[in-house]
Amino acid sequence: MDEQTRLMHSHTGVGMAGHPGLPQHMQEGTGGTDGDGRKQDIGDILQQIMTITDQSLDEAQARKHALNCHRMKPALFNVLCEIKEKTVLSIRGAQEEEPPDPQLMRLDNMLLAEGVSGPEKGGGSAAAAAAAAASGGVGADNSAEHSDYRAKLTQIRQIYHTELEKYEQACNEFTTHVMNLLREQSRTRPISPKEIERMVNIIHRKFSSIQMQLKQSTCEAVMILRSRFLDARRKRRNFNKQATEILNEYFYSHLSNPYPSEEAKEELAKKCAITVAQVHHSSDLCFGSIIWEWIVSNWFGNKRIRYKKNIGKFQEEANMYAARTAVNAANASSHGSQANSPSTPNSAGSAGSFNMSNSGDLFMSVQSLNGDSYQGAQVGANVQSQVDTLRHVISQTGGYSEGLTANQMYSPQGINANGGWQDAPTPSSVTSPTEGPGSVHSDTSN
DNA sequence: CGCGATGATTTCAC
DNA sequence: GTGAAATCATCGCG
Repeated sequence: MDEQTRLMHSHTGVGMAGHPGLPQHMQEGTGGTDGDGRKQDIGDILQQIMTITDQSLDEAQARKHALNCHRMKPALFNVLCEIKEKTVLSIRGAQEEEPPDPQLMRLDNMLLAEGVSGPEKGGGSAAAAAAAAASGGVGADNSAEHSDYRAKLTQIRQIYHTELEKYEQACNEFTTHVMNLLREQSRTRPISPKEIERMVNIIHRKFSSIQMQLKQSTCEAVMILRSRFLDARRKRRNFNKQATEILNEYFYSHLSNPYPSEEAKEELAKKCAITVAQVHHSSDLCFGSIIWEWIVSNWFGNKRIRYKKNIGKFQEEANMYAARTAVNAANASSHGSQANSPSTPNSAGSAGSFNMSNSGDLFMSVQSLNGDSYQGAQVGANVQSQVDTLRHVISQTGGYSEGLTANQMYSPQGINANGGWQDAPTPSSVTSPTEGPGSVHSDTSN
């Protein structure tokens, strides 16, 4: 029988009698000055702890209780907590800084943009707006086409939210469970509130990483869905007639400067019923706002280049729109003003034409902001457009015999002599003998 | 299926 | 960054 066993046996009863489980010198609060005594006490405690499993449950409970109730316990607890804090936790604390994960932010943004994690339902506000716009404006076909997509998106959204909620709930449950556990344990081992808090953080981090996975797969799902339904970047869809007409109308009424301003583009996008839905269907990058002008820009880019390439081909179209706009203009401004002075087809010149048309753009956007009827905006379009169209009409009526001649008659006015939008970078190619481009070099005197 | 029309993208110059 | 020009890819019609 070694000494420890002997000690244990001898002390067990005594300890229980006084303040059970704790050495006598601590009970006295005097502090053991003799090393032997302290060593004995420690050994005693260790023995008690080690034998605790051998004891009956009641016995163990009683001992536990006794330990908890000991008056030195809080102090001891604090000291131990402190020590623990300084050793173990400080190591862990170093890596506690939580930088806002850019990846997570990206995912969040995307989910938000896709309307998955957005405020309210219906497959996302963007899609909803698209649907609304589509039904109101151009494409009933679009809304029909997208309903499937939207349904699927809603499905994804629902799953996402359900899962998210589930995770949230599980996280909370687990957290409270762990917290309770730790609190309970803190009665018997040194666990500071700070540590509990830390543990909670760790749990949350774990769960948020799970959430991130959820978000990631949701994003993937949306991407796949999108690529299947909407993406098809090159899968173009012709604009409907109305949209084309509106764009054409603007184009031909701003022939001298067919570069719509941002505002004008936006207005065109809206008014001309190039709906959000169309925007979505035709672009894969961002559901955001920029695209509105984007499509219009595309259209104008194509239009400019193709018009310029072959003016003859667009002659008829130009006439039509010019006439139409002219009629509108005439109706609108019966008094005419200087718009009715088409006697100076060339007089506008480069600078003049630019300025005028710019003001025209501005005017139009203002118009459409105030009065909202599309007709009104068109009619009130601007002075320059009237000038343009009237000039056009006049030049047409003046001498329209055949495509080429018409071009030559036509070119100088709308397109202007110099500084216009056409005769820019490649004069040589532009002045090629045949057709449209040839007209550009504007030597009307010939 | 061929072909022109046309929307979108890429390339290039400024 | 913006627009022109070239090019791609699809649509729609005969």
